[in-house]
Amino acid sequence: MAAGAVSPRERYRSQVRAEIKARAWEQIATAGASGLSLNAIAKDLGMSGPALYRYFAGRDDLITELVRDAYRSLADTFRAAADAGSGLPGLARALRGWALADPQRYFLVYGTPVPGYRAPDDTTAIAQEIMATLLDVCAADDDVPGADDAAEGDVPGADDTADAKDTASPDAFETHLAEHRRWAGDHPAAPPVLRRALAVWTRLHGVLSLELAGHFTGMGFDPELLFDAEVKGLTGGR
Amino acid sequence: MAAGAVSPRERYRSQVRAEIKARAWEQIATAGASGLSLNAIAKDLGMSGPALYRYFAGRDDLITELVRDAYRSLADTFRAAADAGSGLPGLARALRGWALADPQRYFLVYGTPVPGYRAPDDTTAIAQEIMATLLDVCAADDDVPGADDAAEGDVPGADDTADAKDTASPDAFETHLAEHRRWAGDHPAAPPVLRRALAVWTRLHGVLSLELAGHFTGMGFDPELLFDAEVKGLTGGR
DNA sequence: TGTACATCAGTGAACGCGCGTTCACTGATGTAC
DNA sequence: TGTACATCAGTGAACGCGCGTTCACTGATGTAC
Repeated sequence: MAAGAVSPRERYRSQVRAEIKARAWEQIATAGASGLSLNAIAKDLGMSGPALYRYFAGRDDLITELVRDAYRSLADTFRAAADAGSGLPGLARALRGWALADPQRYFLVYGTPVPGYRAPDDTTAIAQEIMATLLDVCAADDDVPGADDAAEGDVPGADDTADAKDTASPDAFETHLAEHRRWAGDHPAAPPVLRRALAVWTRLHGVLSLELAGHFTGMGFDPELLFDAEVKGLTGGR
Repeated sequence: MAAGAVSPRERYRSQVRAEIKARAWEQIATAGASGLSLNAIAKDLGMSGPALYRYFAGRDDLITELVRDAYRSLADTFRAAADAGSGLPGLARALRGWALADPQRYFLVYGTPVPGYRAPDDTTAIAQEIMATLLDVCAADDDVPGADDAAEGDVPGADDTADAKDTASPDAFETHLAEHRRWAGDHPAAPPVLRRALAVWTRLHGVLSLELAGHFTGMGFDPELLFDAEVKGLTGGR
């Protein structure tokens, strides 16, 4: 057997693992994460409950894996959108598409935290990867031709609307960010870019989470248009 | 007995009801809404489980009541902040204070929706009340002295940053809003104000929900400063 | 003021349920000689 | 190629738990005459 090749048993093993996860996602989509039941998954798969313990150490272990997969999936989606070269609007569209594809997956990452539960440690690494991609796109968006009339890297409307004279002077928060950039890792982004990346992140999650939670239903307007308008505000109309 | 006066029995009844709810909130704060248990509440209160059925029709009924109270509490907080006359920044501070005081209460309203559950009908009325207060403040913020150099009621950085010439022309979303303002009830706010109120709502929830869910912990910066910066962006630096 | 009755808060036992998890065991699939 | 052994997926029974909810009943508190 060649090195690195998987034995039939291992192949089968990972297939079953994948099937268990697939059913778990179905259950989460139907009843939320709190309604996830090992026995119900086993029943779905036509096997007995204890059989699942061959594949996962327990319920918590399975959920942890799902959380990890959700983070991974978002990080990959972000990376792909960034590489596609459609800039910040493209990244925003990708995020919304990812969220709408499976709202409960979104909520597993960004939704109500369960007071006791702690996300697995390696998710913080993936979270940093996500922020790094976002910083890449925000930095690149700065150097785009046609952006010369807005303050470079500035958050539109952050500080410079009232006294529009000194658009180049950083606001208080940017100064704070310059000294508290642990989350940015070793990314060389300047403070205004850091600040903008944070704004993109929080604002998009603002519209998205309210939309996904159904707070716009019955309000009358089209959620997509609100999202697009918010993205437009972030890119300064470009 | 004077008309409208409450009998001792009724008085006692509402006291116990209040105590049950108080324990329920404690439980939610500790274990989340999904961990709320009638029997555990009864135990906390030193009475047997079935006794609670004298006060609430069942678990769902109790949760519904809590959701209602949470909405009511936020609406009152908003109203008080608006009446205090500290404008949009004051309203934003009030929202953050309310959320931080009991994160799980915030999540009961704005957090991950339970796929099956539908909020009681009268909460939509309270939700509209909240939006009305927000619209009031946004409209008043428009007429404040010193706001003459920014486009009135405009969302800073929404549309007019790139081509700053025609700041008075409404963007596409504002036109859409002008025709889809069901959520605003009979509030006389102009489209730019509507648009700004939505931006305030979504952006504040963006920063807040991420902060409350713990997504800023370990990133290094101070969440409050990010929140303040976002508020500043919303008011155009005023 | 005293008696007869109605109201209603709270109890304890019980029901049925589904959950996560353990354990000893069977039987098929793979490996070593 | 054939035999002996090890690995390991999956089963069925069982444990203990806590849940929401029902039911018949007790005992205290209120009301009516």
